[in-house]
Amino acid sequence: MNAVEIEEAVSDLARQPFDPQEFAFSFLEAFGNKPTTIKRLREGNTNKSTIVGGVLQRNNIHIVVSENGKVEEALTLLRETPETRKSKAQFILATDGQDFQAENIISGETLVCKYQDFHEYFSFFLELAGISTVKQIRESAFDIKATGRLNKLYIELLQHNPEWATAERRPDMNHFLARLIFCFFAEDTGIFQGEGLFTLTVQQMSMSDASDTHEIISEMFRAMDTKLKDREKNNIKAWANKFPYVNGELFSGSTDVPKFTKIARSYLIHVGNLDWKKINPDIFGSMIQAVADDEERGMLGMHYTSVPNILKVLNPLFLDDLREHLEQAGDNARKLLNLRRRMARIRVFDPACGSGNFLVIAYKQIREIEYEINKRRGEKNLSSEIPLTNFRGIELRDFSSEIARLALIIAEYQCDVLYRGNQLALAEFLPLDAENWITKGNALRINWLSVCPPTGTGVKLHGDDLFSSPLDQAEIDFDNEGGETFICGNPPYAGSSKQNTNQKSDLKDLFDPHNIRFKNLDYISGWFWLASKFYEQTDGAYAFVTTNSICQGEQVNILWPHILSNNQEIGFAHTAFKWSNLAQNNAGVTCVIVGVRISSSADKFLYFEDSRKNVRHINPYLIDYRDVFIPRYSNSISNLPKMLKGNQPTDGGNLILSSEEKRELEEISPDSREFIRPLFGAKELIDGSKRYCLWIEDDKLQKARMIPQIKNRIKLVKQARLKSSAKSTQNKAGLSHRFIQIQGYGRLSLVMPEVSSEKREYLTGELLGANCISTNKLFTVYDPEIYLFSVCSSKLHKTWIETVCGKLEERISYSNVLGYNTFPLPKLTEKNKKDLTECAEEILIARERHFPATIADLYDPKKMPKDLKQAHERNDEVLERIYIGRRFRNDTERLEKLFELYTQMTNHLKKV
DNA sequence: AATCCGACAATTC
DNA sequence: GAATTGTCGGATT
Repeated sequence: MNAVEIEEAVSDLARQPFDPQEFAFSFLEAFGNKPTTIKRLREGNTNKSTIVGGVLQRNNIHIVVSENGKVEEALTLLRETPETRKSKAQFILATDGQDFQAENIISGETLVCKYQDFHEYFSFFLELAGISTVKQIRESAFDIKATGRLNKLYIELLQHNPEWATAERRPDMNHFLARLIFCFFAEDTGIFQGEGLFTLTVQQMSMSDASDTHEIISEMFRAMDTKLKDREKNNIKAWANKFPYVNGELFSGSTDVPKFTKIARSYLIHVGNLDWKKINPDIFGSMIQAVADDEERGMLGMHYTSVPNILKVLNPLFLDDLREHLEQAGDNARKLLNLRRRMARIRVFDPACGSGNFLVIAYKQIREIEYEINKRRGEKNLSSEIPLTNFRGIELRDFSSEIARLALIIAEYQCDVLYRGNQLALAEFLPLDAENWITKGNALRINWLSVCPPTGTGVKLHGDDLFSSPLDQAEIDFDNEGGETFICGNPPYAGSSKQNTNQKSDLKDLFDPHNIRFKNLDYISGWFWLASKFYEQTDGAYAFVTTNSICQGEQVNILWPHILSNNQEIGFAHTAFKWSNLAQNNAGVTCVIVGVRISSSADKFLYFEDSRKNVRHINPYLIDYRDVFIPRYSNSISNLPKMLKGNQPTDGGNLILSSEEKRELEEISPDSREFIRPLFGAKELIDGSKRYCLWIEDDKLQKARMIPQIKNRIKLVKQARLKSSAKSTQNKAGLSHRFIQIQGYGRLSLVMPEVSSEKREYLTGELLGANCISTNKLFTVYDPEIYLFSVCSSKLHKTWIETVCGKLEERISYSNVLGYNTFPLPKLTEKNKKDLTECAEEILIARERHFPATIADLYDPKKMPKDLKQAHERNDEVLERIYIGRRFRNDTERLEKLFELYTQMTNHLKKV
């Protein structure tokens, strides 16, 4: 269950009459416990409570229903009962149906309320449902509630107004919902005269069968679009006249409203009765996005950026600098004024703004700084000089773009209340500014200068002007104002093979004219490209949260030379962190944050999880070293023997046999032995698991097909290949008795796993004997000299691979062309080779000594055996002496030497 | 003809 | 259920 579902279940429970017998079980059920779990508790099997009528669920909660008026005592009893502690209950809860008290034993927080109100505090208990309540989700209890209610309303309305669900009319539906949210907010904050005016009017004026609800609402909308002086002329009904003139495009256009059902009407009243003052524009938009987005429904804002992550972008991008200036200004009125003027001209532009998180947070942070300035200048009541129109965005999805605008409006109002008081906030709020700087459209198809022109005087684009040509240089007055523009955001990621045709063509149109090999780039690189272009024209800097893959492997050499050649540099970067937000199913991706600016001598910072380092330079691999771009090499620059990829089956699993399947097949048909070989991928290598494959030479095909089981498997391979979306695979359907790609086999081979854990101290290569087949999960050197094993097992090699190759999240991803072929190794003497061979043998012997321990066992960083560790140390020592005559002090030193050597060696190559 | 990558995916603890 | 850690094969060069 997600938070919205839990909220609904808890609210349902609270509405029902109190049942002392059932309460504890119903409560647990509302928090997502399965019926079987409840049943076992009810039967007492898992109920650890020793209190009469108590229910104690291990690791979770101890609940008791007390006698009337004895709640306080009951809670004390719960707290003091030894079982509570023994069963590690996190919560205790007591109620008599009147009063309700609970305590989070771990944090010490307590909850005391009336029974009928406890559903308001459902977020207090969210950990019961396995939802880790970071402080934020507690604070967004309202947003969760509102999202759930609005979702119900939205679905009900769409169901009964199917024409509103069509692609054509969805925007109207979304606009309608945005208007509703505005009204709910306005009626609870005094923007409308009279508490709950909107909801109350619906309730009182429309018939309870809902037949005219849409007309009533429509009339109110019409009023809000009509200036007071024009109302009589336009026959605004008297009861609607109580609504102020709002407009600001929010109420202009069609006042059409979908027809309501009785249920929809009651949903609307229900939502309206929530206390919308509590809306949190930071997060609300992201949650509410799920309401209208079919794809995101159920995911609940899987891809919205959490506030801490937004600040990781905004702080180093420009907020830290503003705060520093504030610090320096002290109480100097002049300096403070200058800072305020500067801030009033700062534009924040998010070209993938979703529901506006980055913009809202940026706005609120700037307002906070402005307030401090005004306080120091003794101008507390001064109205803000930060124009909302300086916060601009582009968003593809219609609903999100509506919400982004609304979120900004709400944020502005809330800031005014916070810093200037209710009265002043109200006095200046309406009518809304008619300008809307959230553009709906495809950011990769819009000229960013037209959304965010350097002068602030440019024209706004509407959705239908998307494919505009670049603005004429003459239209842009560069000397004007000199305000800065900061671009930020979390644009969409899509790996090269995961992009749809539209996304592909977006990139094609951007990159093809510049001969950039866009087909291997992640979709997000379009944003980096356009942002870099943007700053050819204007001052400022940009930073995005991005998948780490654009700072790794081959993408570095495709994308970054073009960005950094623009007299631009990476000003700050945040190294890899796992994506996470409050959604229950977090997207599986590892992110980095990269900030790019016009080259300058200002400080550069590399941020790590909980520290930052002032560095000389940040290169696109996000390390402190000068820019190096490593391309693919088809041969080793150090003249090492050719390393090939293993054999790729693409067989739908039909050429591969488990131990079990192998045994069965051999039992049924002993002749099949001839065609079965051990198969090695990374897993088999590392975990020591066993797999086998059918390996049938072309000239043995006839014989193999005599065995019915094999014949059948070959048929299944063919079927699987024909089903593939790749032409090349379909074409090989005829050769279904063998792997789709055959690189080599049957000799002694050195193999390196393609993907392996980053936790091990060394890469775990291995020597495989004859007859073994390696899959495409292993890279292979056939008939290697043994010293090569020493090289590939060294710390130097691991450091290089981990730096220049791609990654799967944080996993190390080996590559022959990017890593092995580019690995710089000094020319080895015969003596060197002999020494290294001895080291290699020592490692192999050490592994052997611990038979049958697997590689995974042996290289577990906590359990690595001493002798194996020593063998590796020795190996590193011998190899590193060849490089610099001593051991390297650390990985930084290793990398510097490797990069230096790489540069030398490849320069030499070019000369040849 | 050969390889990089995955807003991952399957398995384990 | 979250922690761990590498499959599989498409798309591209």
